[in-house]
This record gives sequence, C-alpha cells and structure tokens, in this order.
Amino acid sequence: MIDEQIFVQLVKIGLILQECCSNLAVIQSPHCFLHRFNHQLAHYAIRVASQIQNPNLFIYNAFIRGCSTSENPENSFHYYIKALRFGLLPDNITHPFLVKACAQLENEPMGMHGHGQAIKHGFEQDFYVQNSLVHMYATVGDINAARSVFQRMCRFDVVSWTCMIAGYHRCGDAESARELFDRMPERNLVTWSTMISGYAHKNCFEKAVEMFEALQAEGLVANEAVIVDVISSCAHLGALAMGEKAHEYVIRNNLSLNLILGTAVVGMYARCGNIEKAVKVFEQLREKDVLCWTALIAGLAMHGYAEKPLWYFSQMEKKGFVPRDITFTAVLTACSRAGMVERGLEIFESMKRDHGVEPRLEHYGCMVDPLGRAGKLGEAEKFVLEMPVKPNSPIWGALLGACWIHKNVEVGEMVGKTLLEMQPEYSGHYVLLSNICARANKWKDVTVMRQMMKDRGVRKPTGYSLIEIDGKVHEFTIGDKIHPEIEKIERMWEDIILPKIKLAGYVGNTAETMFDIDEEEKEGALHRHSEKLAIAYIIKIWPPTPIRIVKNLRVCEDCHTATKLISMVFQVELIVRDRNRFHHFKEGTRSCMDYW
DNA sequence: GTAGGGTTAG
Repeated sequence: MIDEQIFVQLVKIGLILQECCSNLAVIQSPHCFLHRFNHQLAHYAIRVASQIQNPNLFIYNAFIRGCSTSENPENSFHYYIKALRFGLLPDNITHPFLVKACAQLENEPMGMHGHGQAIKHGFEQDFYVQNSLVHMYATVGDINAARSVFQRMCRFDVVSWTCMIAGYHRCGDAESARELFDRMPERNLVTWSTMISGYAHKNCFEKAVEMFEALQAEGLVANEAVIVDVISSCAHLGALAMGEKAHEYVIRNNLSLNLILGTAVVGMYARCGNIEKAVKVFEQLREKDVLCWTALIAGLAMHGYAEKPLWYFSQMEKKGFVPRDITFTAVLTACSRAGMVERGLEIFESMKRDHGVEPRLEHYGCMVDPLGRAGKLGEAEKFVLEMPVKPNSPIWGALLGACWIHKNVEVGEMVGKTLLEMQPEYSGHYVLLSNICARANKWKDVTVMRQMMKDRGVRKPTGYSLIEIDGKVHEFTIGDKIHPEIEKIERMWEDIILPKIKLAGYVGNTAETMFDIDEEEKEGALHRHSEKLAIAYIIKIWPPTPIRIVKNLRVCEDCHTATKLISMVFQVELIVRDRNRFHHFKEGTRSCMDYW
C-alpha cells in the first residue's frame, strides 16, 4: 500500500510531466510515441490512485484539474463523481476546474450541470467560480448566460472582462466587445490578444491590424499569441508590406518562431504573393507539423504550382506526418489548378482507402473543377449527381464555370437554374450564366437575366484592385472616375500601353463585358477594369519588381491576356492575386498555364 | 485556482 504523501508527490510529478508532454507532442515527431507515452502516464497515475485507501480531496482536485486541459476533459466529471461517491465534499478549487472542463468540451448542458453543482455546494459567489462560469458560457456562445453571471458579480478583474469580451466576439457582437474594452480600467496582453483574434476570426482584418498598432502605441510589446492573429490578418488582406513589417517585429522582439507562429508566417508569405519567402521560412522552421506542411502545400497550390506541392506532400508522408482532411484539400487543389485530373482522382480515391479520411464536400469540389475544366463535363456532372453528400452551391458553381469555359449552354442553363434557386442573392451566378448565354449569342436570355437581377435587387460587387506603394495602399475601381490622377492613367493606357500590346497581338475581348455596359462602351469599359488602371498607374511612375496587385474579384480573360503581354512588352514581373489564386506573369509567360 | 494563438475547394 502506498503512502498518501508519496502519492501526492507522484501525482504532482505526473501532472507536470503530462503538461510537458502535451507541449512536446506538438513540437516533435513522431507524435504517436508521445501520445502513447502520455496515455500510459495517465493510466499509471490512475493505477496508483486506485491503490490509495483513503484518497483525499487534494488528490481528486489534482485529477479534475489535470483532465480539464487534457484530451478528454469529460474525465474531470468522472473524478468529480468519484469524489462525491467517496463522501468528499468539493471545495472552491474543485469547481473552477470542473467548469473549465465543460468549456473545453464546449458542452453547455454539461456546463450548466457544473454551474448547478457550484450552487449546490455554496460556491456561487466564489470569484474564481464566477470567472470560470463567465468563461464557460462565453465559450459555448451563450452570451446571455455569461452576461447574467457577470452582472451578478460583486467585483471584477481583467479576467472577468476579458472573458466577456471573448464572448461578445464569439457571438459576432464586436461592437459590445469594443465598448467593454474601451471601458475596462485594466488591460493586459491577453485582453489585447482577445480583441485582435476576435476581429481576425470575424474577417475584420483591418481592425485587427489597427488594434495591433494601438497596442504598440500603448508601449506594450506583443507576444507570439498576439502576433499570430496579426500575421494571419495580413495574410487575408494580402498586405505584403504590412506582413513583412509584422515578421520583422517578430525578429526584432526576439519572439520565437514556434510551430503556430511559424505556420502563420509561411501562410502569410504565400497568401501575400511571396511564395519563395514562404518556402524559405518553412525550410528554416525548427518545428513542423502536419498543419505547417499543409500551409505550404496550399500556398504552392494557390500559386499554380503542381509538382512542388505534390513533392512536399510526399516528403511530409515520408517524415511520418499523417495527412488530415485539409491537407487533402490543398493537394487536390494543386492537382485541380494544374489540370492533373488523373493524379487528382488517384489521390481522391486513396484518401479513404489508404488514410482513412472520409472525403468531404470540399474534396468533391476539388474534383468537379478539374474534370469540368478538362472538358469532361459529362463525368463532372455524373460526379456531382452521384456524390454521397448533397452538393452545395460552390460545387454546382464549379460545374457552371466549366460550362462557361467549354461553351456548354444546355448543361449551363440547367446548372445555372439550380444555382439561382439555391443562392438567389449571389450576383456571380447571374453573371456567369448570362455570360454563357452571351457567348452562345442568346441575347434574349441575357436580357432576362439582367432583368431578374434588377427585380431581385441583386448587384454585382464593384471590382477593385489594390497596390502597395511605399507602404501606402492605392485603390482602383472599375471605371474609376474619382482617382485624382485618372486622366493621366487613362492617357497612359490609351497612348502608351494599348498601342504597344496591340503590336504584340492584343485584341480586346469584349464578350465578357456584355453584362456590364452598353454595346458602344464595351471596348472603352474593358480598358477601365481596375487592374488595368492599377498597372497603368504603377508603370507611369517607377515600377517595382515585381508589381503586386490584389483584386477582389476574379481576373477576367481580357485582363489576363493584357497583363501577360504587358509583362513581355515592358519587361516587368507582375503578380496578381484574385479572389481564388495567384497569377504570375513574367516575360509573357504565366504560372497558371491559362487555367484560371 | 479563472482569460488569448496556425491550416481550408469555387
């Protein structure tokens, strides 16, 4: 029989070891060994515990605490119930961890159970219990319950406010979060981090970056957790200069480029168009895991590479990392972008067979697209109709895109009709369908589509392009009339660029603009597409190499051809990011092989 | 004893 004091020491050591292992498990490979070790350790501790004749509350609290942050937080309840059965009364330490376990599980009914237990044992007024409850309700998204606990509290600290702020962000109420943030008397890094991640996770990337700047203005130094969201926001914005600045901040402040931050930096460089730097950072990372590899593979795919992402995928597997569903999304995208239909199908089939990963909607989407692009419309259609999951609008959208590329009006009309029913508010479907009709000279249908959009109040979003010059972002919109230098830009296009690229074989393609404007304006309007304006502007002044442009919509066929010719005639490298991917233009070649 | 971090088809 083991002495209780010795056991207490054992549990302490065990818990510390367990925490160390869970950290180690993240940074080292192969993972399976450490997981097994972890499991064995827990098992060992439990076996030791069962040897004790009269375990006291301290021991149970240690287990409840240990489990609350483990992979199976529900075990906290297991030990809680065991303690009760043993006739032990839980104390003020027990409840916060029991409630925390429910938050970890994101299980509100269980959390309410925990809340009930705290009331039953008279700890409802305990400050730590209250903070834990606010946290738990905020985490499960029940902001009303969180607020109700919060409002009944006698005192607050930075943790209470921060938990409430996180809760507001979680339920999409950034305004209330901001209000509380401005009002609270004390803020620390976690508070700032909660605000920044709150914005970033709700796609308010500019706000996230603004908060980071405000944090610096306060004289605070961000840590890894903060900067991760800042860098990921830069990635989403496609703001390379801003992202580079954040990366420099990491280096200057000696922040560790750990697994998570490293992944964010790799993703940022890829999404901001500097894929070479993404690869370089990736190669230099000391710690790598499957998500890190996935970020690189997805980045390479985004840039139109095919062999490279597949090579990294095989390297990843060789090193013993187990691909996850999103890894396959990235790999299949790479095949799709490169038009590697057969290779894609092979990998798609291997997902379940060799890796036990059940294909999800996005994986099917990755297959419909290349099949359609390759002209195998029948197979693509069959694929959609025979899917075990109900196809969603992006999948039908991929099929519609294929109909547009291959001028298939019959299938296009059928698919378009389905899409208009599924998403009557989305302008893209009307535009694509009308373009399909326009290509087939079915002008009556084009008019019908136009009218339908008008009747339903659907508007096509305005196309815009962004370029960063000396750290300042310049915006150009289609048919721009408000840009202070618009006249010069237009003259640049008309007098210099257009004649030069015409000599190189450029013929304006007006088919796609049918939808936007009247016949006689067609060619003129085409020249006012935002990326052409941006290029004309940047070529006018000293052009950087490469010229980087970020577009909100997809690059149209005409702009694509024009950009390709500009890169050749003016001897400049252009990197254009549209809503889907990157296009690299250098000396008249392009990375996407006209697959876009 | 209580709060914050990466990847994702079209």
